Amino acid sequence: MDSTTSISATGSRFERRKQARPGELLEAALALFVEKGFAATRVDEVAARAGVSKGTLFLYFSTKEDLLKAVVREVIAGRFAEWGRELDSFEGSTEELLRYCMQVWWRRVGDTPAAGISKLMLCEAQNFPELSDFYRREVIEPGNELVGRILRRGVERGELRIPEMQYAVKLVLAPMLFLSLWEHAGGLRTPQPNDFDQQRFLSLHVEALLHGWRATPSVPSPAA
Amino acid sequence: MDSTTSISATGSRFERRKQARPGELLEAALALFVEKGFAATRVDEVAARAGVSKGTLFLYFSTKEDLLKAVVREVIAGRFAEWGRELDSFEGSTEELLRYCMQVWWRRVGDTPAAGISKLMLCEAQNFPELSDFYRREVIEPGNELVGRILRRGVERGELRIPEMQYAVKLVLAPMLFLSLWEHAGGLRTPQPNDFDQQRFLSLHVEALLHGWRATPSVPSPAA
Amino acid sequence: MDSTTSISATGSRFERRKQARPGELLEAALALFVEKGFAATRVDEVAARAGVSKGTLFLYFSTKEDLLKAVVREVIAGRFAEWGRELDSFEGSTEELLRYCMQVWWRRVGDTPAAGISKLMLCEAQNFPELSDFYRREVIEPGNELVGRILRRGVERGELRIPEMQYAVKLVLAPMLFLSLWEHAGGLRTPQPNDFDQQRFLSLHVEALLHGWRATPSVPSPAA
Amino acid sequence: MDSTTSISATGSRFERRKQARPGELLEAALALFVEKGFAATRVDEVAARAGVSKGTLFLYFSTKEDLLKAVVREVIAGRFAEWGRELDSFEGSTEELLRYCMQVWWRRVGDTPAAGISKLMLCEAQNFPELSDFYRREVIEPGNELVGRILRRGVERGELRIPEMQYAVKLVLAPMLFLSLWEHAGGLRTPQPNDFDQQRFLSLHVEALLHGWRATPSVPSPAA
DNA sequence: AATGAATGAGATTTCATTCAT
DNA sequence: GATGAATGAAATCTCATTCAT
Repeated sequence: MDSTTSISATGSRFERRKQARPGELLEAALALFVEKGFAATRVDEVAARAGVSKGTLFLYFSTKEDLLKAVVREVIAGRFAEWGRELDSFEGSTEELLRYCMQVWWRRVGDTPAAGISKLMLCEAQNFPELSDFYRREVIEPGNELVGRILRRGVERGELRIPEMQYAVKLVLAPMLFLSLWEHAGGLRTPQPNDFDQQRFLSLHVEALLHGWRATPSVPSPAA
Repeated sequence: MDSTTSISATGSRFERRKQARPGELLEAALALFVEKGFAATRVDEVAARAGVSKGTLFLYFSTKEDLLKAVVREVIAGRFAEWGRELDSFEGSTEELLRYCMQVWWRRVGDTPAAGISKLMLCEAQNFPELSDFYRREVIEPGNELVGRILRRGVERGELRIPEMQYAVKLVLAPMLFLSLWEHAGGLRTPQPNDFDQQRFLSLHVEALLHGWRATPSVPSPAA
Repeated sequence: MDSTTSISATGSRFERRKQARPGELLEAALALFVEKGFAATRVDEVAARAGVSKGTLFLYFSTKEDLLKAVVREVIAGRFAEWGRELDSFEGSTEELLRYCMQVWWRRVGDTPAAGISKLMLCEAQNFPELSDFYRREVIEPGNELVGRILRRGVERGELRIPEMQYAVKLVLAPMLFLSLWEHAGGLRTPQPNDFDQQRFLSLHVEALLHGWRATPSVPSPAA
Repeated sequence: MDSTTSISATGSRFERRKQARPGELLEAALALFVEKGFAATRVDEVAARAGVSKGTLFLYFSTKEDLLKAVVREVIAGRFAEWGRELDSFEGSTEELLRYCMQVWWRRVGDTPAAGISKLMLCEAQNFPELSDFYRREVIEPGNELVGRILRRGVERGELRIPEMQYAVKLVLAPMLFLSLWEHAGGLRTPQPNDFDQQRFLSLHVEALLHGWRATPSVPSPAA
């Protein structure tokens, strides 16, 4: 019932590298869970991919579900703290901040196996309520909050005019979720050649939103 | 040991029309697959929810996977033919058409258990390539095509100016997918009270996009 | 538990033809049991081949096992009585009688689907002790007895000299069983062209045995 | 609930040599398949008889059918190579060789659980064509070939005169098959006390055949 | 700490048998 | 009598988990 995944009990996430086992297992599990889904991934496979025996896996994670939790926690860990700091220290206009955030997100998350976690959580949420709660608390709500802060910054600085903040936040996030899922949708993706540039997609979306949110649309966009 | 729902007040358990069985099973399967995912749903549960025994299910669907296929096909069947006709006979402006389509989609699909199919397919795509192909052919590509036709209509009638159609189509669809998934995300959804109106969300999104696509930004938009 | 197969309760086996159902079912069952074995034959198949529904089959035979019993009984019924009479009225030498019996057996049994019953019984004997007892009493023991009578006839008439009767009987029967089984051995039979003549095989065998049994072998074989 | 055979007196259930498992399972499967037939034997039974759990069986044999194949192969493995060599190095007359082979066969096969395989194959041939092919190639055809070689040896050395070799081979084999089957015919065997000596049966049969095949019946055999 | 053989609960699927019509 | 939809016990096979070494 209770997990054994408190790897970070004594030290930082760098200390853990000393005994690389858990890390390799988490990596393997992440890849396989994302690739095949939780139910369709056998623990033997995870162990094999990590180069250890099945028994060893259970030395570190008492349960397959426990392994999933650890994977999710690992991928998530401390991401938002970091981003929060970056946001606070950003100097430019809010428009620029928003664009910047999107591009950074794409490089650090969207274009990363970590994005598969979003899909994984979406698929497994019903089956693991406890884990869902964790993910909501640690990812979804902070994510919403982060975007909310950015938008409020724009409003407070007189740059943006956003009447219904609740919708605005989701309008910003929707295309990000879209990309996260689409990149891991396997056989569903129509074989787009390579003329689809995700960053461009995000840019176009942001620009469309900003179009309607600019406080003084007359004196156009930023700079001059 | 214990028998099924005792509807035997007036008659036997044969009273229910036999032809209805497959439908009832599909309905039960749809609900459970959407609620718990394919792997986590046991066929006994589906049968029980449909008020029949496990064996009966296999009378109509030779395999659990077969049942999934049938569910997907059932929900999809002929949806796009209908919509194509509506689109062709629409008289108003393309802006109006786009708004209309979104609202109609929400009422006929998004706000319906059928929307859960999108999520289901997203989750199970890897495991059932054949089914994925079907869904892509029958839903995703026609969906893209439909939106593409609407946008091209606007361009051809001189109402819209859309330079990069490939992105435009996905910009339109992203929030719809977002809603479909979000409504079935279970424990991931932060318990929004009732102040979130999905139709409003879709409207805001469409307006933002149209803002940038209107052919005669003469008066408004940025610069001059 | 108890069987319902006493078709011959009131009348002869000809009366039964009036309602042909049971007969058609028995015929179908014989063919399928012989072709695929008891366990691998589904009752649906039997019913289908007989042109009736599964339910109907159970109207006549309370159990699949019961059906098997009826098939065996049907094929066996009264065969030995008939043969016993033929034997008693045979006029020629015992050598001729033996040859005659073999040829007749081949035409009436060996070359008939009924021969498949031997194989069937051999295969299913362990699983149905009661049926085995029946078959032993009704077929094997009478068969041994019949051959025994023939051989004893030869001894008594001074035609044959057979020291160990118990072995002699089985020596006569072995090639008959061999043929019965071989003809129904499916994929085991090496695809002999058509240069194997079962009657010749039986003849050669009988002659070999007679060779050693003739009381006055000097005055060679028959005719002259 | 209840655990397996409590051999835990001295040690654990791991004490048994792990390599022995497949062998023990094959032994158990052979016994049960021969005793009850393939279809009527449940894999749990096999496992139980081998002193392991159901799951363990599937660790070594991926399928029940696979287990059957392995049993057949195991029993067959390399038997004919050995015999071929013996035959080549035999020094005596062909008569003696034939008698010798029969007796050896009885001791090494006929009077062994391995003889049950013949019956098993006969019964299951229809259901497992691939396995039938194997058995035909590995047992039936080599067996025929072996007997053929013996008989041809006699002919070539001027000891025997055999006009129709195809029948001759089968005449030799028929009583062997007869015994193989009869010994495993369960309830079909009339409870012969112990006055039936299989070796004697085989001898009598061989002598009868040789009677007719001897090249120089001039002096010996019947009459004088 | 690491292994991997062993386990057994649980899931899907089959099919003889029942029974309302 | 005949039907065929419905049943549910039973069988195979999977795989997370355990544990002696």
